[in-house]
Amino acid sequence: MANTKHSRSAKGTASGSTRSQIEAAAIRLFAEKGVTETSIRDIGAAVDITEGALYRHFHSKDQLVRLLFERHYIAFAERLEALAATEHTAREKVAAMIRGFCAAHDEDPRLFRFLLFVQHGQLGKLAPGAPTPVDAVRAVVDAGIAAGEIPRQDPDLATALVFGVVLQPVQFSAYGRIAPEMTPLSGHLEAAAWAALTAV
Amino acid sequence: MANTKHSRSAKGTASGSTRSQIEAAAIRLFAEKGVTETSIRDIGAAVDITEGALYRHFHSKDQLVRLLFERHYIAFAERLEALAATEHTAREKVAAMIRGFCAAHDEDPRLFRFLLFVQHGQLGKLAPGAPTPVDAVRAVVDAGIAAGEIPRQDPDLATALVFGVVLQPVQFSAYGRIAPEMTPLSGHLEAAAWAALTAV
Amino acid sequence: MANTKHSRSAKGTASGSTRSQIEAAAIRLFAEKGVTETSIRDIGAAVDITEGALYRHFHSKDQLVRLLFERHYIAFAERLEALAATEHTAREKVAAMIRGFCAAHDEDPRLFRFLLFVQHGQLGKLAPGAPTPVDAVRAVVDAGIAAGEIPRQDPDLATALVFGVVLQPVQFSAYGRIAPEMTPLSGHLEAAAWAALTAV
Amino acid sequence: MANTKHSRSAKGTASGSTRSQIEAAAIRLFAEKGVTETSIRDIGAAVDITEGALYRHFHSKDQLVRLLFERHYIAFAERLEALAATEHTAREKVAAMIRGFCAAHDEDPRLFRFLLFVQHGQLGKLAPGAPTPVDAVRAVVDAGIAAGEIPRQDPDLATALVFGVVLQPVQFSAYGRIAPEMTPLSGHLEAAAWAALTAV
DNA sequence: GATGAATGAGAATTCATTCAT
DNA sequence: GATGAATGAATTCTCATTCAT
Repeated sequence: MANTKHSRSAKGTASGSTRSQIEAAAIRLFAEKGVTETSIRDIGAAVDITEGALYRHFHSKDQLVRLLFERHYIAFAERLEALAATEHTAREKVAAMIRGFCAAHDEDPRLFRFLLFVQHGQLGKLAPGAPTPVDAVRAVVDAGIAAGEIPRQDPDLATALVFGVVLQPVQFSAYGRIAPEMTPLSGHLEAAAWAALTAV
Repeated sequence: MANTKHSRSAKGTASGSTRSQIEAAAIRLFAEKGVTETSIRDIGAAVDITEGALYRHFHSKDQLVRLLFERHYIAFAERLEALAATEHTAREKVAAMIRGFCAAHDEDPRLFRFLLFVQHGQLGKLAPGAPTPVDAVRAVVDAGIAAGEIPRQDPDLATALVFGVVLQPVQFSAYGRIAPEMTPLSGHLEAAAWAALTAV
Repeated sequence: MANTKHSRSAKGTASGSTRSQIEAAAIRLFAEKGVTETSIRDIGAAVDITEGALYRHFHSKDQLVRLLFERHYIAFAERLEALAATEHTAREKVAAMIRGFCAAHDEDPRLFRFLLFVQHGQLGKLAPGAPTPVDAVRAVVDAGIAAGEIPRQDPDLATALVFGVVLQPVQFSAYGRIAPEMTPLSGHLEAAAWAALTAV
Repeated sequence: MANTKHSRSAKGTASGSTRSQIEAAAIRLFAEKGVTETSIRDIGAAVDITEGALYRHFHSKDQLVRLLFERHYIAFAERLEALAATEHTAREKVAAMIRGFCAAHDEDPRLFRFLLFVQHGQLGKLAPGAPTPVDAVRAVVDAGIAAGEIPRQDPDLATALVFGVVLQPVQFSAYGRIAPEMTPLSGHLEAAAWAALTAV
């Protein structure tokens, strides 16, 4: 009953099921090295199981990537939608979403970067109707323009501006050019995003 | 009349030296699929030569990547510096640089994406003193803050805002969410960037 | 009855673990063709596994070579030392070692040739303090000179003479110029070696 | 008409025809690294010509190896025969040949090692009647036994003893274990070889 | 659930050789 | 005679995946 051959507690923090350990390790490695650069073996090693054992939990590497991406991407989209629903003006909705971006980043920077930067070619594979963070922001922009709170402009471009204002600082923080936490910047980013949106 | 062994005209556009064809194909493929996802064989096939022949022109895949990145990255940085030098106020300098970003993108969108999105891994390998686009923008921001034209703020974060405003629309255009050309948007982006910079 | 995918009995003698079969095949091929001339694929084919499977057992070709060389080279050196320790006079020690050379050769001529002829390139990679056959013989020569049993001379040259007397016949046997077994010659070689050592 | 692009004087000592430079470089590289480990390109680089140009002088790498080996191997055999012919007793003949080995080594150690150590698999390809150094020594041994100067024994083994006494010190010198020159040792080696031959 | 050996398809790279210029 | 680009096969090594135990 004691530890067999490979103690599990060496690397993994022994927390959670093997499956969730695998998912956490995969996200971390995907974010750090990229999907292609991470091998099934790398993931197994991080959780102290062999490659073969991984296939007990996932059909393929591709399925693992898709699964992780979809689940968290959609969850993040819904989180943004919920945050926007809390507020009433476009300005407040945008601000709430930006705070949501910052919070999500600070809670799990690796997951955040996996979802928003890592080239996984999974975007095109999302179910057609699934909500995305881009949709969430765009819906707020659309409504804001319709309500006259935001000047008339290409809503997709406006959405890009909001994303740019929030995502580029994340990149800079990943490269160590600015501090690692986004939340302290959220006030500044809210103002910058709103200014960009209304600068036409 | 048919293709003979050495005819190069099948796929390659028969334009330029083999070497420059290789470089163009490599940039295109790197931008489209990523560096790791592009094999030497892929590049060779795009130029209609065998893998081995590539090594007549480049010592290794790594050298090819580094070469392409460094050459164009530094050239782009210098181009931005030169554009900024044309103007006198911070606002005009920022505007000129944004126009430069848009023009560079429209001239060769694949190269632009290779430099700005795909190859972050190469950033650390640049010669220490080499100028970068980030430096170019930051220098303008620094001067603008010193001159009181831009409100006092973290210059790195300010630089990130400018990059975000211009880079995220490029991402959206690559995904087909907005029109492929950046230049028509440059006026809008100039205004948005300046608004973001002065929103504190 | 026919070969199934995983049957190992076709070429390999089905004896021992895959790992030891690989080692045996590698030594045989290295001795017959040389290390560079033996490909990983050759070794795999001799054991009826694919190239990739070899890497489950060895990290690299280089590691395989080094491993085989070190293990057996040091073991042979220790064997010679032990044989010398059995005897009391220099003459008897030399004779015992030469018998050891002959016995080792006859037990596994391929291993013997791999160690003594093929892998000189590995000599420099041995751990600094590791015992070698050369050291073993030289120690006996040193002691013999010190004890006055062997005439004063360059001990390294004297060591070379012993090696030459025993190794060159091995070469000749490999080329079919003399009989394949060394043991029947050991008496003759003992006398010749001692004569060479004392001929100054 | 002056030096074009690649000056020839950089590495090659500009001595002799291109062809003889190639041969010298090939022998050197073969002796230093081995035949398989030396590429056509290596040889070309050593003489400052391109790979293609080499094929103007030799049909193939194999032919180059064969050519170099045969020519010098036979020449060395004839040299040994001539030396033996100078003397009248077996003892003097053996001594003269050993002096010949030492002289040949010291004149061109690389050539010597290429002929006598490097794995080139060329021995079997020699024309059947061609004289070899082994034949030269064996002939002297045969005659010596017939004349009663050397005790009755296997002449091939006796030949091996002579080779061993002279070749092993060359190996040791190549590894830096003894001084690089053989000629100073020839007296010692003569005595050792004769002692080994007559030790039965 | 997990192990560990194995497969088979690439990947990057090297190399002998050829050939148009 | 020489260049330099090209071929095509071979080499070492990696990797996603499978499967008997």
